[in-house]
Amino acid sequence: MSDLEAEYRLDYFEEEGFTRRECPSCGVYFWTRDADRELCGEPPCEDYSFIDDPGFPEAYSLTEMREAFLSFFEENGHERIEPYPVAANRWRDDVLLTQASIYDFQPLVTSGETPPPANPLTISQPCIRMQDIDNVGKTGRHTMAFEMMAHHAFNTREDAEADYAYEGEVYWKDETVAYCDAFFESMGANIEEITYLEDPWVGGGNAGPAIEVIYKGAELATLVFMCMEQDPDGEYEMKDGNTYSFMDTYIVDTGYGLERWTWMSQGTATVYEAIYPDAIDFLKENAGIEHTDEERELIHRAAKLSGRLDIDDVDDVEDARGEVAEKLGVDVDRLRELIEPLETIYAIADHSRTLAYMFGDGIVPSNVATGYLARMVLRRTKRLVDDVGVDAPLDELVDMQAERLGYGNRDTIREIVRTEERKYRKTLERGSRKVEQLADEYAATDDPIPTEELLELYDSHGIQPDMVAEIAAERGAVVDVPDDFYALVADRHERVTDGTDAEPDRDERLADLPETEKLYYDDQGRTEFEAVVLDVFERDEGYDVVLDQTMFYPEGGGQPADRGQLSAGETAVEVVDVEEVDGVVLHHTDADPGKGEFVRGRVDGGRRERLRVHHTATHLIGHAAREVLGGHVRQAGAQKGLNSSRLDVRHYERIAREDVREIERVANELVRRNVAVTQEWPHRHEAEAEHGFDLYQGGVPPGTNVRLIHVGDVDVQACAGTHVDRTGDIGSIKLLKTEPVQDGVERIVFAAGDAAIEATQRTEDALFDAATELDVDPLDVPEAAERFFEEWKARGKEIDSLKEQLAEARASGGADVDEVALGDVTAVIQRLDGDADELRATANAHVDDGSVAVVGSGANGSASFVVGVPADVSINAGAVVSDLAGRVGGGGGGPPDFAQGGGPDVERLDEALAAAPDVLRRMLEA
RNA sequence: GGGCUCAUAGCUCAGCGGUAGAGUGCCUCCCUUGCAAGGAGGAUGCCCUGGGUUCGAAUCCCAGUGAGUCCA
Repeated sequence: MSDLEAEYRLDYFEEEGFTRRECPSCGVYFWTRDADRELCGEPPCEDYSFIDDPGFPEAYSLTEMREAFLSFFEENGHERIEPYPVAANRWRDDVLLTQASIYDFQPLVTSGETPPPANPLTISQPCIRMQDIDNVGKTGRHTMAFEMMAHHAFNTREDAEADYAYEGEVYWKDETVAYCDAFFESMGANIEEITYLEDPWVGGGNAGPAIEVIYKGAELATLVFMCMEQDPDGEYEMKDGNTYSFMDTYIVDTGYGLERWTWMSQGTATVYEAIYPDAIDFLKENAGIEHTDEERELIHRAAKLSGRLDIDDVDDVEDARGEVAEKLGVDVDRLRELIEPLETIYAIADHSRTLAYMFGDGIVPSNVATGYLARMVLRRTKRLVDDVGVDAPLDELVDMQAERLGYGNRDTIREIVRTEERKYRKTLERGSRKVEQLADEYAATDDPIPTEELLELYDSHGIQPDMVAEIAAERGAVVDVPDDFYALVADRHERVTDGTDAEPDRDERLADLPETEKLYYDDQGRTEFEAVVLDVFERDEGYDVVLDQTMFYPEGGGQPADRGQLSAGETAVEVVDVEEVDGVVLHHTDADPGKGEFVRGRVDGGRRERLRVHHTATHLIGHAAREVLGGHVRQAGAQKGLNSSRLDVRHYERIAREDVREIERVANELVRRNVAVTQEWPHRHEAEAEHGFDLYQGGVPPGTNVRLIHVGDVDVQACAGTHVDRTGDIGSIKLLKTEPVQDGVERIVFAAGDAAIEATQRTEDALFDAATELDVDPLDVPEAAERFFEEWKARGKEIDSLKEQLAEARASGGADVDEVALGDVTAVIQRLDGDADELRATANAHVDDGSVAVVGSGANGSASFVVGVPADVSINAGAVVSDLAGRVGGGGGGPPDFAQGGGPDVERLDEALAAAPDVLRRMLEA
């Protein structure tokens, strides 16, 4: 196996007089201008040396630093690119959040399928890394939200065989390192102090040599040279244990942490004080945190020390605090008391910024994907705010950050935060009640609350174990939270196994066929065309026919495939399905039209028309929903049909009835305006620059050009479906219902065109039928229904009370009553064929008179008994019923004073009743 | 996308095969007239919907609907 040492021997290092050394402390190889340097410079080998002694002559704010970086690279031939959303799952499905600038260009650009927006380019990309969430605020340097400043260059090997969307080399390693040096110099840094550490990079199936750039103890940049891909036969084994080989594209991927650079320029004790001083001042004041000069001095010295410690997980933080206290010569508890509130405030500032990024980018809280992450961050922030006693509402804290970041949808962001906060409060209230109950239960028994209960509370009700412990303590119950609590939670989910669906094999047969020419985009209303059969493949059922050109629309974008016929001369074959594979359209037919034949195709026009109408209507409803509900509304899925279609949209609460009406109104308004629906195929970068990422409601398509569908000047989307020419062709749109698909996603079901009329007729038919049944005017149905329902309930009550009266009347001497003396008491044996309520009421009436009651009924096709026993009589009613019911082939039971039972043999009911006196006597004697 | 939990009086919940309950709120009366007052009486339920098991289902099983929650 080769290693990558040679990859780091740059001409630039040679020319600039660098030397390569091995750090005696950690063993890493690094390059430096300072021939006397021993150590690599990175903690823990060396400490931070910029705290209270900034690394650059001038102090920069975040904004100033971002501008300094971007304009430096702009001046050096890079094009400045606007940042991408933080929700990376909007253009890729392998990750949820943008964690680095290179994420913007994966996978389509890095693979060479799609050209980069500029080459070379520079960008400052907002990123969110949830991995560090527990450290935020505590270490002085971790943030969950950050901006990665970067410059990228996309290169293709000269000898590459395949075609790529970019060609040749822009620049590679030497220039990248030279730029880095030059940028440091432009900031006024002493470049003698910089060290370049060899640190190969691996990630996401790619790998390459990489360099960490260390200045005054801080890692300020990482220069990654992505040039290898995972390959079982590769000759390089990387640190993940896999082997890699070089690929045709090679990409400069750099990352300069905006926050780190800003911090370096200011030399404050923690990064937080450098990047959002205003938010921290506000929070401190709001939480009422004040310090004496002596305390301030102590905190500053502690922060300096803890910033230098190597702490990468929370367990270490407590150890580190002890260490710091010792060095400062203060009591660790005093230190904790001083520092913890500050740590909380730092975390709140960072989390608020994270939330502003998330909601600003249109993420809606939910129980899945990015929405779930947003919910977790919000809840955590809420807890921190409550812990430290900040009484500013959460939506205001997030809004402060949103304002600073310049988002235009601040009102929606606030509304989302408020809604989500309200939901969380309800969860907490629900949880508290549950825990209080549980705590009381276990406080009485002196047993600790079992771990199983804790797991249940957390897993099913979202209640953190520390909250359980807190409430339990107030109520005098004991809780032991196991150290491996969260591992136990994970175990509960362990059983879940899913078979990973295998990638379907690529169809080799299609490799030599040309892409099918798609006529359906030329005239979306045409249904007839002529074509040549290029090839026919047999399949399990029927055939796949490939034509040189087609009018048939294949399944895609939630639009079902066209149907129709292909005819050659006298013979015609039915097209039952159509799909597209690698640009080749396969017509699934019931018979073989013959390879090489000249065919006439006819698309089922009625079907096509309905699909076109529904597809354009989908765009209108998406637009109307955005207008009515807010700009965050985004498509989460769609399916067109012939009779109705559905559009799933992201929204943070149930869609109110009045909003449904308003969406319907706005959509139909557009229909009435009869605006033109047009298509165009611009270069994707032009399209993105003009319309932004909201173009891709249904996913990001590959390729250099994208097809855009414009509805007048109100809506534009990248879309491959077939549409009507003018909105008026839709006729009308009827929203049928909305339903929640999952938290944060609402499904809007609607019908358009003829289907809208039909749907309305169906609803009307139902109403008219109901009206006929109630014998009222259709418009009076709700009122009549309510009246009937009320009346029905009143009658139920009246019947109950009449049954009581009837029972009393019967008990006081009706027919079919046998009285039997049982020693001191009388037993009443009675048959009355009524329902269970009547039997019970009658039995009760007898018992009230002081008699034992045995009441039987043969109504409703089965025999049933009720036995009642006055309190002072020692007969077990349950046992009596059990005996009697056995005689009719059934069973029964109940408490000793009142029991019920029965069986299927009605004809033996009288026989059983006749035996009742004997049974009672036996019971009395027993 | 998967797992789990829940659905009973206006509200909060108990009941978990055998006559639907408590607290609170509501109505009436009494006692007091001060600050979630005390006493007596009363009304209020398609026990989420549909199917199944059973002599009998609020209760057990299945499906649906709605709410909540954890994980990727």
